[in-house]
Amino acid sequence: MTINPTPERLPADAIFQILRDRICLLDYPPGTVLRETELAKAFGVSRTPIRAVLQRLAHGGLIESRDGVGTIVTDLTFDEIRDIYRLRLKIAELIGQMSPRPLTEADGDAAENLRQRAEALLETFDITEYWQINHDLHLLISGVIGNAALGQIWDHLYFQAARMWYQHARSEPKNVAASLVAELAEVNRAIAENDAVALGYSQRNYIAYGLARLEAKQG
Amino acid sequence: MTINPTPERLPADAIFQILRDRICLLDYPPGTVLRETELAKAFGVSRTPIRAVLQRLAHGGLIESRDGVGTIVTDLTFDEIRDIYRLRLKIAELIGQMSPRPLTEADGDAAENLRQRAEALLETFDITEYWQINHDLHLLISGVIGNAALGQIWDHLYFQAARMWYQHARSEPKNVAASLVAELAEVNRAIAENDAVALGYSQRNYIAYGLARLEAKQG
DNA sequence: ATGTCCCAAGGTGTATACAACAACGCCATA
DNA sequence: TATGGCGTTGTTGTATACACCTTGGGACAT
Repeated sequence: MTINPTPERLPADAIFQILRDRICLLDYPPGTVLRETELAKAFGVSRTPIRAVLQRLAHGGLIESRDGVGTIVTDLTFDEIRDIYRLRLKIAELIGQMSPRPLTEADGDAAENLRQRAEALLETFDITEYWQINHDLHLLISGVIGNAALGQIWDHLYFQAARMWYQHARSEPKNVAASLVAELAEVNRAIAENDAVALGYSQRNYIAYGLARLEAKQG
Repeated sequence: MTINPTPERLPADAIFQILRDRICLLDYPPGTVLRETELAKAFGVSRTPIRAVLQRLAHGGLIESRDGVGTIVTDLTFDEIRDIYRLRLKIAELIGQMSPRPLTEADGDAAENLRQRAEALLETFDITEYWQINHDLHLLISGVIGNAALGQIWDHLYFQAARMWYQHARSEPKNVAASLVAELAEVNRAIAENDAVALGYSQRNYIAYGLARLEAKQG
């Protein structure tokens, strides 16, 4: 794997994000065993903060610790993935309804910036950049959600679904890049119109399109 | 407080449920500081498993740990409570839609049993029994939810909202007991009709009624 | 050859000592 | 009297040694 130029002592939050991203980007594919001692040495800390991070990841459904065996990256069945996607469809519809904060010009600028980055992917696709753009878009949307509890759920489901989607993205980079550009065009329009409800529904739609692709491949 | 006849060594899950229930039942009111050492001694374990439990509770939004200060039971503003309730309204509507499992006669028996227990509360109200009935009803509904991710969210939001509701229940025991009986009648009917959608909407309705009571009191 | 038992190895779970941090009171000083 | 600095105290965060659990392989009996 050789993803370890980090012998320095990192805070717990940073370690959490790194491990979460590695799982979502399939650097740690489902079934991978993560040994606490190994991670502790890699991040230059003891097992204690590592265990705290792993507990957070376990709560997020990304890993599972089994006594005497190891800490294993979860392997969701397609039925479970579909459940998560169907739920995300419904949650997305709520974004515009649950007291969103007003959209600003800064949101528009950020979205336009993302669109340009996405267009660059049409020529040369890079999975990490694709991840970053999606991640930034997700943060943008999260920032619009006024209802804190809804925001947490939105986050939760995003990271649970991410893995399956990036697996698909690797196999069809051209299509997913084009889809992302189109999605960001819709996002831009909704923001320009200051229409948070439209923003939510555009998310709903592109989640639905994604689910359709996954089901087509699975079937 | 004197809620400690448990010097025996309990598994982590049991400790989690006990602390969660104490917070929800306001044995630990908002603002209470929970000292890890104290809890460890009370449950006959070391700080380590206590910390694991507290991290779970923190993730559930019930407590907050601050370095050098203590672990404090969260004090939600009414705006946050309202956000949670409004979200629960929407989530309840999904229960019947997201592939629920078929309702059985055992479900009907369980609901009828709960209704009888609730009716007993009309004569002599007991907050702990009221909690237990609500809890068992919640478990019954959770069991109907086929979508695992939805079930988790349903759980999460229930325990976040519970505190505010039990505070209200203490101040108006007669009204809430009558409302619970009526709710269970609706639940019974929905189960008898084998109509999971109706079950979800009945939950939605009684959450809405509850929110209306809270807003009336707050205003 | 095969099935069973047992032990060794390596993992997570637990206990405990120590470090780091925040709040509070006290005292010196302007 | 007001105020700023500092040490004390109590808390959470971290490191580490140890206990317990699970798994796999090898020896032994059949």
